[in-house]
Amino acid sequence: MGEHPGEFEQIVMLAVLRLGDKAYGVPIRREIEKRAGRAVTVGALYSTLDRLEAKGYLSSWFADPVPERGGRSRRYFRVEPAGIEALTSARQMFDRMWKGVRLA
Amino acid sequence: MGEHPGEFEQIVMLAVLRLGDKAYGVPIRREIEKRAGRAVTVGALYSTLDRLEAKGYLSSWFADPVPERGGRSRRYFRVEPAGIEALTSARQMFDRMWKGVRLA
DNA sequence: CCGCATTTGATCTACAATGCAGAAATAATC
DNA sequence: GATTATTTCTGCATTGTAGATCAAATGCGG
Repeated sequence: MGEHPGEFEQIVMLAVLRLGDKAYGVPIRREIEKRAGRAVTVGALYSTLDRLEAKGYLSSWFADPVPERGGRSRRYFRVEPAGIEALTSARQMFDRMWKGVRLA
Repeated sequence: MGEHPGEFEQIVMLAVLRLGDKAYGVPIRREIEKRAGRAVTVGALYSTLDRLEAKGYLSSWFADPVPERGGRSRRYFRVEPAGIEALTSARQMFDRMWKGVRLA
């Protein structure tokens, strides 16, 4: 069982958090590319989302399709309490590791 | 080629940085267990150190053995500029991702 | 209107990189 | 030779990444 969330997993959860009720695949991906400044392939994103859900860090559900071109039904995501907890403890851990470190 | 350093890799580099000229296997491990609050097996640590060195983020050299019981020669580590750069850019990226995120 | 190109979105498959564990090896002192 | 400190080795688990494929909706030419 994975204890610590990996770096990319954290990034994904943060993007979901920020997007709130607009968090589904496409915007999540855009958000990460914009904020984190790194390219994200669809495959990388969804497999990570699936793994996070399997761990209970995220939950997801399908919404009714929207009446737009290509308006297939979207899978929305929400960060669960366990995910919040994992995020904040990872952050605190990094703060402790950085504290007092002077760069060369 | 690994582009982004993983989470544990960052932790290890931070421990090496903090320890300065006292950074070899045993204290690095102790430092991580103490600050990060998580158990670290020897294997996990050295394989990570090796990978970081292979990427040019760390360098290492062997010092003369110390005159102590079991005083085998120690392998010391130093964080290279590329490592510093990787650390700071990872941190900035996380800051951007966290910025403005409200929990629950 | 029928059928197909187009669009948005999600899933699948395969592989690479990183994380983790514990046993074994090495070299020194007692 | 037993003990101690330290590093190396081997194997497997988890996480990261890529790109092709599948799915379902609308738009449009005929």
